[in-house]
Amino acid sequence: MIESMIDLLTRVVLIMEDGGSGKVVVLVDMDCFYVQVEKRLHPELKDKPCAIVQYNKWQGGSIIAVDYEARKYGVKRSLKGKEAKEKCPGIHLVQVPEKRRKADLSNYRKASGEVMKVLSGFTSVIERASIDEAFLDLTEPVKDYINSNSFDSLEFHADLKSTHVAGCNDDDDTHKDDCDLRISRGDWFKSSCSSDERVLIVAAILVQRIRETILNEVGFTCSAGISHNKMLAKLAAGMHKPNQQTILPQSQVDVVFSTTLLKKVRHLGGKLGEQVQDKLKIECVGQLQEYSLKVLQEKFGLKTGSWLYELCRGICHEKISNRIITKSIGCGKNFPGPSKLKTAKAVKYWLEQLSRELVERLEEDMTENTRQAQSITVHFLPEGQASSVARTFALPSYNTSLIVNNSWNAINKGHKPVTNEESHLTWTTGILNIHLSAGKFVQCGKGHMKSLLQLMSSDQECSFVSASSSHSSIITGKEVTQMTLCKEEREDAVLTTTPTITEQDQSLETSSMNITKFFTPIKRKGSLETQLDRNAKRREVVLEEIKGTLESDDDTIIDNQFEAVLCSECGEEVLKFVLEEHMDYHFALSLDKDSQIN
DNA sequence: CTTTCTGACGCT
DNA sequence: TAGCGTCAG
Repeated sequence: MIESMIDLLTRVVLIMEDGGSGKVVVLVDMDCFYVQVEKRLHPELKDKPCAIVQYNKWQGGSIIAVDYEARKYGVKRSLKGKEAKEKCPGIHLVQVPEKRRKADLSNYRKASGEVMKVLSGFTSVIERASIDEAFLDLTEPVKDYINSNSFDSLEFHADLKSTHVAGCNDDDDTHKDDCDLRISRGDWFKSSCSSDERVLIVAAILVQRIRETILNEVGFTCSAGISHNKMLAKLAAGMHKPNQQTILPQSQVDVVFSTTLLKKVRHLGGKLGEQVQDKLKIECVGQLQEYSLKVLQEKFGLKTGSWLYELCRGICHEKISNRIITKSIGCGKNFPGPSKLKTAKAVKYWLEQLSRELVERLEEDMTENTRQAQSITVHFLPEGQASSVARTFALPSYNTSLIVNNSWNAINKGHKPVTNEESHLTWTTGILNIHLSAGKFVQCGKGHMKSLLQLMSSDQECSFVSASSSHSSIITGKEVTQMTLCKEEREDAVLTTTPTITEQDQSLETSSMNITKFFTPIKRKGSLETQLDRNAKRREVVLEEIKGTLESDDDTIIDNQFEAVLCSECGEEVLKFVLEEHMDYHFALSLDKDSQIN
């Protein structure tokens, strides 16, 4: 009973020509994006078969992008450079830039940002779906366009040669003519087109302009799918590439789906798609229509079942989020087989490299997007384990050593060494992958926070502030004096890059909060002895030194000196009285780092 | 002896 | 929520 009612309701919705969404959704997909970025950089490569490889020592590196010329020879992603050369001897293999001995994709991220910026000029609703794809909601722009243009004078003569309508077989000249005719004839708009198709044709005109603008302003071609929801737009975009666009009207859904393989549909390219295929013994999306909602839900669960039920009818409710910047920033590296990390030293080295890249990118992100990540997750894959382990920790400031140490602690915890002797620290099983990811972004305060946080987050300038002898007093009650000093120092530094003095003047309270954050007092609940357990040996030595140095045996002074703070540089507990020395160490380290060539 | 390196999101 | 799993390119 309920089942048949739902079926009935769904059929009612389907009477509406656009599947009920009432929206115009476009997917813009850059053509072999990394290749285009490299060709823009090296124009001599234009018109030559080309692929992008990461690394090249082993088998000529891994291919991560292939242009359409090289695809003709069977070159594809995931082949090795060597294999590509065999299939296409004339291919040009461009290596991804390397920094700190790892692949550096920042060129492509920057180019992606250029594209997103252009897209922002056309509609306010854009979802960055990946580095080279974005969904656009063109519903409003299309309405505006229709309202501000008479249909008769509409750009029917607009060059829509690169526009296709899904369901028309381009290899079949008759059908192709039909499609082109409908688009190019002036009267089609009034008579021979459903309202659904009209808005999509108008959208196609806009998308044509968008694509031209991308080409003119940033020099990249792209393909696009034009439909009523994300699923259809994505499917359509893949139908004609490169440098073309495809309309997929609701009226063509059944025709198209009757031959569209399940795995070609978004979210069905993996295990679920295979399950559906196996359980129902079907190959194409359209065949799903033969199953009732009830059956689909019994076989695949309530949510997935109803999702499939609607999906095969061209309906998809996935929301378009309005976001053109990422929610997380991460970097990682594989250490396969022979290169697996077997020593603490090796792990620490790579944590250092990854952390440095991450901090560099986080700082750029803060400048561009006035936001700050609040947490880091470290993923690592121990040899022999099926899946990687993830551990998350707080990120109070953008600081390489803090990330390295917290990550190291996380890895070391679940991964015991064979021997305790540091220099011979060796694991029975190696580490095959490490990944660092920063997330939980919060917006920086209005205006003044930005420059302040920029200053505070910089490794070098951070050392400049905290390497002074004033830091421990922040905890002991000299905040005002010390903060004033810090503030003056900051202004000296900030003014060289930030001319707005007024913003700095507002920042006393804020800066107090942030600088205090640098050294977080550790909550104590146990005795002195229990507090010493972690670094007992080192601290016992320290204790003897203090007792020898101090004239009195006043325990309170000693206790006070044993109050610890969390060093913002390395995340470790540091006793107050060695804090100065400790920060000098970091300062020296930062100078040393700066003198190194990356 | 090896698809790399990303990123989003769902499930529990 | 944190951590794991899936999907995509």
